[in-house]
Amino acid sequence: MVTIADVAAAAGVSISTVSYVMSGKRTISQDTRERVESAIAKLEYSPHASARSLASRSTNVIGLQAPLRAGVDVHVIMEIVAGVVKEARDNHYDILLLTSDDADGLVNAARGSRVDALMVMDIESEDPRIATLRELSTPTVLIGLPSGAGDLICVDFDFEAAGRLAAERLAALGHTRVALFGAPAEVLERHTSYAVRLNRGFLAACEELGITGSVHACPSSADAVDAVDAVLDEDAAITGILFHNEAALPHVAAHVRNDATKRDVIALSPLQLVHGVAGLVDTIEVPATEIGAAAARAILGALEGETTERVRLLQPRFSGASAV
Amino acid sequence: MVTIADVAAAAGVSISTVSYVMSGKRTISQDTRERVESAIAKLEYSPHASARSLASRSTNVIGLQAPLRAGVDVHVIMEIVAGVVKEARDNHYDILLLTSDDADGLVNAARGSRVDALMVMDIESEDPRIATLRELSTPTVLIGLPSGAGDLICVDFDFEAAGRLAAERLAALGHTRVALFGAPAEVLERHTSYAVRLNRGFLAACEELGITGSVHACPSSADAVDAVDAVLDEDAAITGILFHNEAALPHVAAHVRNDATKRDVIALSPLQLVHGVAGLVDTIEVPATEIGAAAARAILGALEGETTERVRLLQPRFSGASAV
DNA sequence: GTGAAAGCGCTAACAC
DNA sequence: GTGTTAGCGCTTTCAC
Repeated sequence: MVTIADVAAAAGVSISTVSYVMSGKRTISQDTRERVESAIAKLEYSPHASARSLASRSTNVIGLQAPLRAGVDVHVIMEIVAGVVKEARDNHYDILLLTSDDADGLVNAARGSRVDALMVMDIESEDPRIATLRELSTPTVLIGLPSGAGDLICVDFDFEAAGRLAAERLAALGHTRVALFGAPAEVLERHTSYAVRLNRGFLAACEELGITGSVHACPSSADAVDAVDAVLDEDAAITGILFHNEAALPHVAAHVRNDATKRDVIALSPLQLVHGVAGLVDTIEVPATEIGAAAARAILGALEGETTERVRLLQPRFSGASAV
Repeated sequence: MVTIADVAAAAGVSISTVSYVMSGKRTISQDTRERVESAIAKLEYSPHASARSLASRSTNVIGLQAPLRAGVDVHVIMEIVAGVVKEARDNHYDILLLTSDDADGLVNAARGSRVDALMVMDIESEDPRIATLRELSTPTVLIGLPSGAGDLICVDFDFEAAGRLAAERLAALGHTRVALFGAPAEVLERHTSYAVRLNRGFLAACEELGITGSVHACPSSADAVDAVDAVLDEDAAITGILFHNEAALPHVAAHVRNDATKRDVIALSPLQLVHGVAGLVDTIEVPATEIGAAAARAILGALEGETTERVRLLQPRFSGASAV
């Protein structure tokens, strides 16, 4: 293993000089800098991460608690994580995947100085982790928007606005009886933040618009077809649909295409997943990668001591992607 | 921040005693142990991870390079990662998500002592990372089976055997013209390990069985329907199908169900994803979680100095899940 | 513009 | 069964 002492010896300088060349916290003569840098390159030196964080009291690692729970759409999760990872990498931060779903995992990572900051996904409206996080002093960003977040930073897509937007569009298309098919039952039962907000926005807008709206859980499998049919059979007056379940969409879309009745379906989904899906009036994009990137930027900003907005919600818009 | 010295003072012992209580590497009197443990609990002490790894020369972190590349099925990836994470957590290891797709990311993590071991996914048959990994001296496990792995540990599902198994089943069902619809074109073009092996097993078995087999790329979107139709239109004699594209399956299955022609379709997929999908003769399970867990066990074993088998391939079998 | 040296919080000899 | 202490490889004062 090559250490800073090896580099210093090879360059004929002291170890502190090597350190300062790397950090740029001191002015170094052109000559010295070049000798040190070529020694680093020649020896393939890479500083020992633990030694560095012990001395500098910072790890350049962000702890990420990503959901491996039932019901959440893995594709969306992965896109968000990809956004986080890319933004973190570009700023020389690594991501530590926390291997526990509860508050303990977060506390341990923070207490053991494993991470500089925490990022928590799959937030519920009344999330039990929040109380713990608030008294942790470790900078934290939630991807979601729970109640009682205190001054924890929150970043997410504005699902409430998306619900309103969809309702308005359906109303404008002339529908007076509309339905939202959304997350599977287990996600709703947990009061997952995004589902709660989507429902709220959709129903509130329906009421304001004077149309009848309803929300329904939707399984994330082929069973979705039967679930949707059951609802539509019972209330055939439903002609406008907002569909927010990425995994179920392919099943249902293929079904709808073969359906005689003429209904308007709006999808709420990352664009990539609706590609080629037939029978949609339009799509509201869930900008998953951008959510992750925004969350990462927020936490990096906080680590730099920036005081930014505490809540950042990405605004919805129609993509115009009305397939086939 | 509470340190080991605080605990030692509170318990009235030396810091080494505290350390030994935690590691169990020394016999401690019942009395002392209790005093130390209650001091730890009372102070909510958690050892500084970097200090520990600097002194112990091990991080208890496994670096994971997971693919964020085009074409790979995120659902399968996530399940594998979940398997890795669970197994790692149960053995007190954390997972560092490497934020770069290339060999450099691996080298940096290893050189900087950020990780004790590396796990690499999305392996290509002739993977450019392998040469680098082989001379790295950091224990490494590949999820895949490339050529020239040297003594790098390889863990994966036996896709070649799965291809054979499916061909045999289709032949037994009386089909003489069979097709494999598999990964999207970009995955095949990279010569991704699993796709190459699946194709090889399928075609080899067909030849041995004296039936005609062909393999076809399949887009992972709704476009899959058209792609499949194009092939079947051109060669209507194809009556047996092996389908290995989780994202496309819902689209195609719904389509097949409405298809007049009677074809037998075998799916190769995690069981969860075929739930409720109609029209399948049978399913060969891709045990994604188990792949991840096996990979984790392999790397943990290697870190303990165990000498296990260098290649471990999980064997395929039919699940009997012939839906609807 | 550069060096020397005191820690950072822990582990693991080495003592008794 | 327990304590003392020399590092682990860095960052960052302090000194010149």
